[in-house]
Amino acid sequence: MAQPVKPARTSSATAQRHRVRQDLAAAAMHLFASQGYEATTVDEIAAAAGVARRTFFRHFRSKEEAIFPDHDDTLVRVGEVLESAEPHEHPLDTVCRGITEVLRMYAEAPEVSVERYRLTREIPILREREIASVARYERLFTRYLLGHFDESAHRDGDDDPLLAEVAASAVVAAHNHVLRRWLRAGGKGDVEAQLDHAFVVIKDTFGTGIGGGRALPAAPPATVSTTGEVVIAVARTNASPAEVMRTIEKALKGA
Amino acid sequence: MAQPVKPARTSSATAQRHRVRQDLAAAAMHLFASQGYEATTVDEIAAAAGVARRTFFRHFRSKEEAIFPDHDDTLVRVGEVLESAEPHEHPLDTVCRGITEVLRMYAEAPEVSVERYRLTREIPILREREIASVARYERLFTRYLLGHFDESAHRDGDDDPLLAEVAASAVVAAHNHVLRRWLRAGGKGDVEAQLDHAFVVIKDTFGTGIGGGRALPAAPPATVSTTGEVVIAVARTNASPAEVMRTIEKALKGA
DNA sequence: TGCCGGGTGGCACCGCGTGCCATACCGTGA
DNA sequence: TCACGGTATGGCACGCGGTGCCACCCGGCA
Repeated sequence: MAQPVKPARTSSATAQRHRVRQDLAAAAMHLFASQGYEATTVDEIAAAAGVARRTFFRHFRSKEEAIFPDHDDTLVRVGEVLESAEPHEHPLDTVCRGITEVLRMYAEAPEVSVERYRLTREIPILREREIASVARYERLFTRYLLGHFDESAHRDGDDDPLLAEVAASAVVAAHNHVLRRWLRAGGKGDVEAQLDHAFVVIKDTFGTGIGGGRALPAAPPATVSTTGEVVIAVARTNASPAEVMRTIEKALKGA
Repeated sequence: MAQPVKPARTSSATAQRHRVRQDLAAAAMHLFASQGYEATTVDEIAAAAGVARRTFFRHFRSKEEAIFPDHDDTLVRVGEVLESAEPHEHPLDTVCRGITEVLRMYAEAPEVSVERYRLTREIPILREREIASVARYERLFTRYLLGHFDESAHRDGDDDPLLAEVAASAVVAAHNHVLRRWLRAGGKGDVEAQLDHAFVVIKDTFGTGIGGGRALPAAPPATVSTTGEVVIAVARTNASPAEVMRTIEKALKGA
């Protein structure tokens, strides 16, 4: 593992660069886990990956970043998810799909995520680093909601920015909670389903606001007849127009 | 300002230590604002405050911390607010009083807060530092809510930890929003009243959940009909779903 | 007067992060 | 096949943040 890795013959230059980056990240994780974060120098990481110290900093801006090699790419992917959302989708649902993308990144390598979680709990610097990374997603969501709340039906006046920030924060908090619980459990189980369930719980609890989406109880929110007519009855009126719209849309799609 | 400050005669040793700390913080703020953060070395800060470089690190753990000298004390004070809360008070209200304590810290020195805000927007390291500081309050609130939700009347089963985290996050998000808006406005106006208003808005919007305390208004602003029900009939079904949506939306807005 | 403890100054040291330049490698075109 | 330009790398030096260590000063106390 600490040996310099010979280049694979089939790799191009950019693939080789990716390989070096992955080797560095793996070496860093291994050394941090085995001998501690502070006791590990960048020189050791570089040596373990078979490259020079200077090369390490060409791949990672700092020593801490070697533990979170995927946040930058994930942030871009989440941004693409938001940009490519269908115009009819409720902005909050879009944001939920966005944060799910983040969760998926963790879930793709459970053992690495669990070990990294152990480190971030012990080393304050790493903890702050991760908090800062998650805050970037939250800012992205807040900006997105800010730009899409006014397109939606509901109209809360000057409180939209506040609600956008609170909503983004709530979605991220749900993600954090589900993720950490999953990590504490050792990375076992379908974490993505757990996050969806958390969204349902939140929408059930706070749903009368801008949460939307949850089917109204007791009576199906929308019934579609086969006679060439559509009759939609919404029982609860204190739902926002946006929620009404979204519920109707779901029913239309199901028909 | 860069001169070594002579000790006041009436000050004890500990008061003198506080004075040195304040001088260092003031010198740091002044230098950061005048010549930039990265361009300012700890040696310069110490020299401007009339002490040795080593003394700087006896008062602040790092260079960044010199800009946020009050977060540690404030965190302790917020903890005391939570601990000394009356048992009858709703936990969420207690947490709101806690975050208000944080806001008050900023509001006590508006010009310093505004200048610091300008710096934190430009220097990523300082931004991350502040995010980490605020996250500490959020963690404190989450733990508090976790320990006090079961004492409350409502009972949501295993979802309490999730709701605690989301609620704490929402309160902090509201604080962040109000604070930043106030800072962008130059630190003018009654920011504490604005925060209280934000709490009202949030409780009105999400109030049916664990928001507690605040009674839901008879008809939320999003109310569509006065009968408590909305019935929408769309005659033609072979219209595209998008057209149906537009028609419904029009009807909702007209109501 | 001697002692004691906390704050300080000064020094040395480690390690992170960056700038700079020479070098090796790879793909491209003649 | 060779030359060439762009790119990743190695190696070196430097600045600076942060820490450990020791000597010093100074106020309190017997």
